[in-house]
Amino acid sequence: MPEGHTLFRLAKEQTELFAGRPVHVTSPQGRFAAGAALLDERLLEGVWSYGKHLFADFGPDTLHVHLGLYGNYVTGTGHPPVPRGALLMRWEGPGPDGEGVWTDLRGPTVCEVLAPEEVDGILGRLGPDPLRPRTNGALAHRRIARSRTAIGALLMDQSVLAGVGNVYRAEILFRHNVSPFRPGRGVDEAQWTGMWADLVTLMRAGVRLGRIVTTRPEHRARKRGTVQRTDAHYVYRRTGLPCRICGTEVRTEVMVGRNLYWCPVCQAL
DNA sequence: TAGAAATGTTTAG
DNA sequence: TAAACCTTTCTAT
Repeated sequence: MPEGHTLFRLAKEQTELFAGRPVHVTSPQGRFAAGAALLDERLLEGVWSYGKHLFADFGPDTLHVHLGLYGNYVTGTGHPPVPRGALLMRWEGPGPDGEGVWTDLRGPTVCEVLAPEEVDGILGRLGPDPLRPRTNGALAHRRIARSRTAIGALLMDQSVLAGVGNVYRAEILFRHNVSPFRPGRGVDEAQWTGMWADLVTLMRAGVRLGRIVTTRPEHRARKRGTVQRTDAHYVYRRTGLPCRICGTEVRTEVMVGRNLYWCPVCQAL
């Protein structure tokens, strides 16, 4: 689940449910016991995301969570379920209506309490996030334009661009007819401006829908109503299937340790 | 129903 | 480059 849109959504949800009130923080599994004890019953000011990172402000301390590949939150109202398995962290609060809300965190890569300067350190290593308001993609192009590295690799580099993962990488390249193997410096400013604007649109749609949908209605089997799972993407996870535009078989190859998908005709080098 | 693969990053070698 | 993290989703049987 977790590309930038997922974290943005979680931040909004957690702010609505828990912020402005004290939070009961526990670590049933025990591995986050010290951090939980530190934050327990403190006032949560707000939760925000940057790229794929999630930050919750508790006074001077900030809880930093990175879901990695497996991490997930499950949230509900009323009485929380009896803890089971590797439940790293649980939040319980009164909720906006006083009816009780809870959220369970399992399997994250990172769950730690940070001081302000440590938060700044993380932010300093991240490129612009298309989901953040008043953010300019030109900063990313500066890095891209002077790199010989393939654009398919640069898009996954969080210090170039924050929040884009394997699905958005494959889909944005397809939508702009750019080969993943083209060197960064072969992507001119006009082309990048278009890709950035498109990322903003697609990722905002991802926040709204709670999933990644990149196909235009005219390229789906079913043009109206809910988008079918099999219709949501142009190339991601469509190895061997015909390209929705030209019919050529979609190809796959590992690039920087991740499966890359592209149409060799629509995205010719 | 079981097994593989997965939207990601860090650490070890 | 590979392993670890250890949950969810997809696919094959």
